[in-house]
Amino acid sequence: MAKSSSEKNGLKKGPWTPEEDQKLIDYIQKHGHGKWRTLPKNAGLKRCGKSCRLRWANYLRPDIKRGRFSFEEEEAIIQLHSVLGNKWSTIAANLPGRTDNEIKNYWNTHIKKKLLKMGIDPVTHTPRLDVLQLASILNTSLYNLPPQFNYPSLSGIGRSVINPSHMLSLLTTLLSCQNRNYNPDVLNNNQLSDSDTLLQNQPQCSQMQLDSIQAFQPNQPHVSLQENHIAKSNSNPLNMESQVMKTKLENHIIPIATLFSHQNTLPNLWLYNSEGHISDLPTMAQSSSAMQRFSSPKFNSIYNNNLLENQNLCNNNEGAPNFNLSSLLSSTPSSSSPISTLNSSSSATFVNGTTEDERDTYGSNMLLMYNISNGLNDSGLL
DNA sequence: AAATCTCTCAACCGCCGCTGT
DNA sequence: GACAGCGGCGGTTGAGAGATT
Repeated sequence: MAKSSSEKNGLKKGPWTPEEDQKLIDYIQKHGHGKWRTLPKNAGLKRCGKSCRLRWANYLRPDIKRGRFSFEEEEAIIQLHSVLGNKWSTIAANLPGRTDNEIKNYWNTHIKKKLLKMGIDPVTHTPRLDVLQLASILNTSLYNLPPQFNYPSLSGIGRSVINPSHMLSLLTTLLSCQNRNYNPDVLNNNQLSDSDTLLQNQPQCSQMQLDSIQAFQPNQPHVSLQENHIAKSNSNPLNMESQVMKTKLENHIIPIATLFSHQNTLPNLWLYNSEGHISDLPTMAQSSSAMQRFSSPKFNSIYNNNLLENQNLCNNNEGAPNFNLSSLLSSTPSSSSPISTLNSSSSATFVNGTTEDERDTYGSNMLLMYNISNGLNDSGLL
């Protein structure tokens, strides 16, 4: 009769029992570890040496820290991963009490998802290309809309294509379209709720915006601005603007969304300020806080301790991302580093799908790192 | 309450690099 | 230089727990 798969070659596999753990601990306390190949036999264990080593290294070692990862640990993992890639053992060497296996698991089950949700590629630590492409295509497409779809610039000079907050709204709506396998009926009834929620958090529309919005209404007879003003006073401007958004979505955005239907996800990325209002992108940029970690003394220390090894890794380009270590090592941020251009004044919190407790500050900084806000003029418009 | 789905993480597997012969 | 043995690493798996339907 064949032995079960967990006992081939007379060696046990699978979960360790408390008795086995005790045997291993007793032996290593007495004789120390090493010579893993012969250790199990000497310790009276029916396990392979590899299994013993892993059990000791990942679970039984006395200096192992248990419990949830702290905020600082999580930030350290993200930073180290951005420099080292999947060098879990090297990352673990910088996190006392944590094992490479534990960090790897935490990365795969928590951090990776969080970064993806924020539209950041967890491999490259850059904004996902599909998101940037989508933003670019959206902007181009919207810029080429018929004139009645364009917002007037708040400054009154030139024209702007879309309110930046609305751009975020559209991106999220697209995400919803993708996730729900877009159905126009569903959109009509449900999808706009995102936009409406957004709009309710917006400051009141300017007079010029309201005029334009009213003028944009499809299938409506042209009305004079005076008539328009009277009409506006009797209607909800937010609903009117939603109509514009709805029309844009139906006629121009959804076809674009279908182009991306093969993609998995897009970021659900809202940034609210302390009053609970969605921030304009320039405000978002100014509110970055987490990137200061890159120049903190604590992380300078970590990086200094591993400078030579890491630099070799990067220089040899052995799987490590191409990264300017000198910018990380500088305690005084240099102007050439994208990271160093961040400041850290106000507090901003990502919501929508995440909680404050999740401490998602990475995304806002990424927006600035890649100059997403550069496409905005002083009015915060594209 | 039961069934199903999702998530977590300990453990395994295969590969690689180092060292000794 | 070729080979074998070993330790270490990173990717993957699957059982169990918890959440959801």
